[in-house]
Amino acid sequence: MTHPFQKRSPSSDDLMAVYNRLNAAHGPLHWWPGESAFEISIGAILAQNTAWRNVTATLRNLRSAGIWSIQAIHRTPLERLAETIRPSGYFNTKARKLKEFAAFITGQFGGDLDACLALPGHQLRPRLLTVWGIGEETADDVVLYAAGQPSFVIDAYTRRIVDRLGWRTSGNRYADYQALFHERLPHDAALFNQYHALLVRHGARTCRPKPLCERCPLLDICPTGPNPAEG
DNA sequence: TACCAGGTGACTG
DNA sequence: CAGTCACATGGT
Repeated sequence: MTHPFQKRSPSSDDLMAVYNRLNAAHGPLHWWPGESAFEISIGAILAQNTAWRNVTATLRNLRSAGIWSIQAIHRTPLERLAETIRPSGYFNTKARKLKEFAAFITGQFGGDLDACLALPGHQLRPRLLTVWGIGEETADDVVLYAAGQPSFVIDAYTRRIVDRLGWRTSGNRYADYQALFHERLPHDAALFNQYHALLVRHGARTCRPKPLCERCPLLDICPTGPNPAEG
């Protein structure tokens, strides 16, 4: 049991300094990996707590099975859908989630995904949250990466990096972490897109569960340091 | 071999 | 409201 460092509320400049460091290290990342709004939306569901590698295999399966539209998901039997998405893990649960999403778009937007995504973000997000299987992160993935509207995505990487940087949040909920970014950054979709992409890259390659601090571009401004007190 | 990966909903005290 | 659990495949 070592001393935990004192957390503090970061400034806008602190957030931009981290962004600029990571951006200099990695350059533009062109997120989300996926071409269409459809691919991005179902990819967001399939990626829940799952390695992205497994999602790409699943997207290939769906495409080659001809299950590549809201309508196709809507009419495909649950069991067949589940079998097709097996590589993404939680395949029974996720098959239901895909069906719920397709039923939502079909029932409330006549099957027109683009019509749904055309809603302003402050209306789109709560509508998405009514769908069984779409939680806050998945909703924000769709709002930011499929609809192109600024809603900052909070995932496990983001939480870990924020915690290690010693950035204090008002609580431990999704909204508390999101507020940290929303209150300090201009609400710009391109900025939110690239910032989150950088956090994912940094969290996956460097700020791992066992951090590789010797290669970290944030080392001199990170209180956790090369010998993390609490992991 | 455990652990981890771009979470969510159900349930409990 | 905060904590715990099930859900599941594939890579290291």
